[in-house]
Amino acid sequence: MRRDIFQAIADPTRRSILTLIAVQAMTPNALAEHFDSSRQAVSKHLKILHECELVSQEQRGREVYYSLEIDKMKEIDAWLAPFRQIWEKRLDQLDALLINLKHEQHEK
Amino acid sequence: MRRDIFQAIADPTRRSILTLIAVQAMTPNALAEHFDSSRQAVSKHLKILHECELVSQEQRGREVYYSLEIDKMKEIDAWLAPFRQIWEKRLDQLDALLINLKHEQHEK
DNA sequence: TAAATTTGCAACCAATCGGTTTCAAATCAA
DNA sequence: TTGATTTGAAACCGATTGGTTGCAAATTTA
Repeated sequence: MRRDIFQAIADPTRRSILTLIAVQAMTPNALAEHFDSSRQAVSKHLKILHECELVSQEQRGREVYYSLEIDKMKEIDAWLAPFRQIWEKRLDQLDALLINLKHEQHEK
Repeated sequence: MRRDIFQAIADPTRRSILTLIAVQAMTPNALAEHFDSSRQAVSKHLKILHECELVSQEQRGREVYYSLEIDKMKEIDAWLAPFRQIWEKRLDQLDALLINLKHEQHEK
């Protein structure tokens, strides 16, 4: 199965799971309470998130605690970086424009 | 059709399209040359990207130039922001740890 | 030990996805 | 005007998705 992080975060339930476990590790049962779908559905989402290493498991008795692998999230940030440069550049250009405008007003 | 940016960037071809038109506006034909799939397939990807406002169109004669809507990309960044805080915080904690270690060594 | 709880897996299903081919409309060039 | 080019839409297709139910294994509790 071809899994990548972008496909993983495409689903809104999976994005919510990531947000929830960012605060603290949770079990599938505890997570399922936050959604309308069944525990098994949540379990399948967790499997996908685990396959692309966005979450890690810790077995504790018969319970399994899932926590966020924050380093993997950085890969999304890395893809976004060049685009961020574009809007930051445009912001810089706007700044330059405003400074120019100020100068012009000063010269009046 | 339920379109959102996260579903839009889930497909690798669509991510490539965004990267290509970030440099300069391009027509569907020009874009299609960069991929193995047909022009019509690329056109369908462009339709999806347009539906969720990640790209804009500019008709010029019989050609249509597609360009990136950089502001929409910020929405991905906005979703990522709280997670970024987590890894920056952890980096801060590591910094603090290293500073502590330095102090200890100094006291020796 | 027996019953209850927690979890993951398999089988199934309707809907969606990404691709194709075909076709029609609009614009440009000869 | 006629033919070529560019584009988008429609119909179709196999694969994938996200959901369900049922079941089995492992662990905890009574």
